[in-house]
Amino acid sequence: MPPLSPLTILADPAGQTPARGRGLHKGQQTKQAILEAALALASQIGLEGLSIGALADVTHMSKSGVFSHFGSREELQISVIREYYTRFADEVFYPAMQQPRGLPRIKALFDNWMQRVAVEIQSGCIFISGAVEFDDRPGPVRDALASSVQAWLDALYRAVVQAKQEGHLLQSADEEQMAFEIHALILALHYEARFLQKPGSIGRAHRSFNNMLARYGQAVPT
Amino acid sequence: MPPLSPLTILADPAGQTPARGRGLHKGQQTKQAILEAALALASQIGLEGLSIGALADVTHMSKSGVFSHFGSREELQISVIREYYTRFADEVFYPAMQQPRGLPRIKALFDNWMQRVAVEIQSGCIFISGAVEFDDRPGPVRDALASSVQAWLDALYRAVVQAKQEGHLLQSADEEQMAFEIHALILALHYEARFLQKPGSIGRAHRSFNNMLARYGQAVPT
DNA sequence: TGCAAAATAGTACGGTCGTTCTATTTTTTA
DNA sequence: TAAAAAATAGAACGACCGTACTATTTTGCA
Repeated sequence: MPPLSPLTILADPAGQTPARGRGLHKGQQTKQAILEAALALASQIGLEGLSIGALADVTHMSKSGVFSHFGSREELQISVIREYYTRFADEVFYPAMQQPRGLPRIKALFDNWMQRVAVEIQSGCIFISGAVEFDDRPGPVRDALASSVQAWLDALYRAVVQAKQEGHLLQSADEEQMAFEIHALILALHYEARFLQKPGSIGRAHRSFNNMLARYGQAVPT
Repeated sequence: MPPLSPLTILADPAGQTPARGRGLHKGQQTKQAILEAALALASQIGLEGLSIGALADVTHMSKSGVFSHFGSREELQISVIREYYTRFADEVFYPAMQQPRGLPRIKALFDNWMQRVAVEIQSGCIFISGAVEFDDRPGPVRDALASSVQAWLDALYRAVVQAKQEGHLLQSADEEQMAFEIHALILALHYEARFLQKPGSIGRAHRSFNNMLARYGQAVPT
């Protein structure tokens, strides 16, 4: 994991490392296996649909065996959110940070995001399903979810601001507006492709993004 | 209700009218009351969260009393979808059809839609929450939901096509693209306002729409 | 007004849920 | 290798779910 970044927000509070030495204790590695299964299950049927019984079946364990690793369903859900967030950052955010500030980085962020969403058209996205499930259900799960999404959207916004600072965008370009519209494209893609199963959605989202760049972008001399 | 329109897709299969005469039979009017409560409940906590027990509490009836009106939970959910769809059409679609074809009608469709979403930031939207809940859960509920949404999006698309035919849009304007982007704005507004509780979202969506019109629209001579 | 029919209530059943408590097994460590 | 600790299993709980079945009440009509 990269050393430090604004995306590092959700720390595992327990901060447990295996007492000492290298290899994970047995418990930790089955916990990781459970988490893996939980992530897949929650992506498909949502954080609310995530049941300990179903998880026990999938992992070939007893209900109490699964349960004891988390102590509560809520803690399990939060663990899943943290895991999802970490993978999202590793897959979308950090690779894009290799690109130079400005338009290249924005493009990389969007491309990586799109690539992930393209997969999630089949598997589902926790940031989207979770948003609906915890719309008006206050509590720690909602908090974990909202702060994760917000951290990512903030990173996207910062990339847009930097692009304008670098002179890659028109002076008239509104950074908040642009970030909002990028997010909008992703949401619409997910909706139309996953729920409505409308073909060509990925191309449509890409085209909208390119048009957006042409609209906000500073014409490059050459 | 308006006589006929492409929006008229989901007919109540039973087609029940009160045996004869004017007033609704007792059963019909309590069914309507239940449906009202179910609509509110489903908007808030989703179609999946809709439970007959909770509905019985709210309506001060017995579980079986509520149940007998629908025969199954699925039928109840479908009834809610139909009811929601009808109201959506009455509130958003039909009033906008009063406007002349072309840009005025598109603007009216969007404005009415926005007005409704502004309320749904508090109450929730079944078309959005339902999409997530029934992403990959085939069956009659999903079908009812998807065909309702599709009927509305088709209507929106037709309005865009007409606008181009009327010469209100640039020749280069892609109708599918424009409809996609309008839908995207609404989804992002709902996400950012209802889940993230980000202030100013309504203004942001409106601004994006105006920019979109300026981009796709044919400059009007005068 | 009385009778049939419709509407509503009451009860019970099987199922799943998260969680608790107590055994048992496995792993780690001294 | 034996004892301590951790991990897992098993059984039981109360709660809620949708649904079926049987009373009971209310309604509408002749």
